[in-house]
Order: sequence, then C-alpha cells, then structure tokens
Amino acid sequence: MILNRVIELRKRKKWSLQYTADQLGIAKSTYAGYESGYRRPSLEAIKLMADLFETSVDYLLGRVDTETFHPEKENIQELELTQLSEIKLTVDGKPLSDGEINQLIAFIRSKREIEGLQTPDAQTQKNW
Amino acid sequence: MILNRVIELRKRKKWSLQYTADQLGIAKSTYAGYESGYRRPSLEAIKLMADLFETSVDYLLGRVDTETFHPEKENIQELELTQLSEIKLTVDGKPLSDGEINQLIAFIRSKREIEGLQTPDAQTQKNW
DNA sequence: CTTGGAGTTCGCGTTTAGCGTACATTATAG
DNA sequence: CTATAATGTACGCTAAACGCGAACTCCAAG
Repeated sequence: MILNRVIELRKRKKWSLQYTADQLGIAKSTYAGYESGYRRPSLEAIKLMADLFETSVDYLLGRVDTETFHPEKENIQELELTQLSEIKLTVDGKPLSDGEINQLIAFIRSKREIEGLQTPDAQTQKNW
Repeated sequence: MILNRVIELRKRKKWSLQYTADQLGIAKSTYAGYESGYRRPSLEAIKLMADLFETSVDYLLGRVDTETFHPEKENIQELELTQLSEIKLTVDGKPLSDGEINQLIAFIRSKREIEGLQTPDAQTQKNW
C-alpha cells in the first residue's frame, strides 16, 4: 500500500486518526499502523478505506496513478470542456482533435455573447 | 474477494491450480485456498493476481463490475457526444443544453463530410 | 499549569496465512 | 485394463502478523 496516498487522502479531508478509525470501525492504533507501514490492512479494511476515501483499491495499492474513481461512471456529473485532460470526446466513435474542441468552445462562447446582447426573452428559446 | 471471478479468469486461460500458483510464487494449496474461500490472499498476493489475470484488484474484490483494465491508458476515457446521458458538459462552468450539444454534433459531422470530399492532403491541416 | 486531542510506539493474545501432506478424481499412457 | 501422473480438494501445524489497549510525547486551547 502506498502510505503517502492514504495519508494525503485523510489529511485532505482534515480527519484525525481517531475519527478515521471510527469510520472504519477499527482501533486508532490499528489505523495508525496502516499509515506508518507498521501493519497492513486486511482486504476488508482496504476496501472500506477505498470506500471511505472515495478512491479505488488499485490506487491505494499503487497499481494505478489516477485517484479518481468511477463506480458506475456516475461520479462525473459535469465535464468542463475547457479543462479536458484525460477524457477524449468522440462523435460517431471518432475522437475530436484538440483543435476541434477549441472550435466548439469558441462557438459556444460567441453564441452566448450574442444571446447576452438580446432581450431576456431569448432565454426561453435557448433549446433549439 | 469474489471467488467466481477468480475461478472464471483462471479457467478462461485454461490454467491449472499448480501452474497458476507457480506463476504467483505460492503453493498450490495456498492458491486453492483462495478459490475455495478457505483462505484470503494477502494484499501482495491479490495484487499479483490482478497483474496475472490482467484485471483490477477492485474487480477481484467486487468493487467494480468491469473486468477490463488498461494500466497504460487507464485515464484516457472516451466519451461519445451522441450518447451523453447523465453527464452534463459545461463551458466556463455553464452547462450546455441538449440543443446546443446537438448543434455541436451536427457541426462536427458536416465538417467531416466536407473534409472527406477533399484530397488526403487536407489531413495535414486538420488542426486549425 | 492543566486538560484534552492528535499522533506514535509497543507488548500481548489471538487469528490466520502459507505450507506440506494426504486423499479423491480424473486423464494419459503403456 | 492397469499404472502413472496430473488435477483438484481437504486438513493439521507453525510462524507470522493482525488488531487491540495502554503508555507515552507533543502541542494548542482554556
């Protein structure tokens, strides 16, 4: 298990050892043992940790480097087009180039600019 | 650990208990214990199993239901614009309406149509 | 100064992982 | 049809280690 990752995840949530251990249903010293590397969690424990920290067991174990976890890919509700990094957009199965995405962004922005100049009623017909 | 998944993965590769155990560097009886539920693998062992079976620890543990695992491109997810369901696209933090997305799709399609009619050289300038 | 929360360390009791071994059950010969 | 081997299953033993409480230190709040 990658100790730094576990420690980082807990500290980011500003949780104490005691509170985290309580969440997991184990003793403080037990959980402290995980973070110090003195003990290794059981399969059950590491699964609970992944649940609690909202990440994957593979991330905790260092098998993958992305912390984000999509149980049913429903974790992503919103996807910002201007900040696409790891996700490729496709249309009819064919991926869009970065240039094309930039075009789309520019199109949306100018479209909004124009709409912003019109009357508030324009809002009602935005679903064209 | 989901026993059926481990058994299924091994049998699909037509491996014997002995051979699989050898690959993992453990005793046959030890690995057999995993599949029968009599023993639970250590963190190290289950990591090796995920490597060997080319899947994720989360899948072996039943935290996810997709068996496929792409270590090298694990973060390059593809998102098909024409099949957006629960995911909302945003630009500058503002969500796009379904109509707007349809516009984008139509735009990309016609753009491709036009490109398809041109000479192959057009490919070289597609990143405008 | 004192009280209490946070983090660290350690000894102890109990659990158990991993192994070897032995047995049942097919197949692969000979 | 036997013998030989491979596959899968079950179990006892032992060393390892998990999990816990307790005993610290450190530090900030009262």
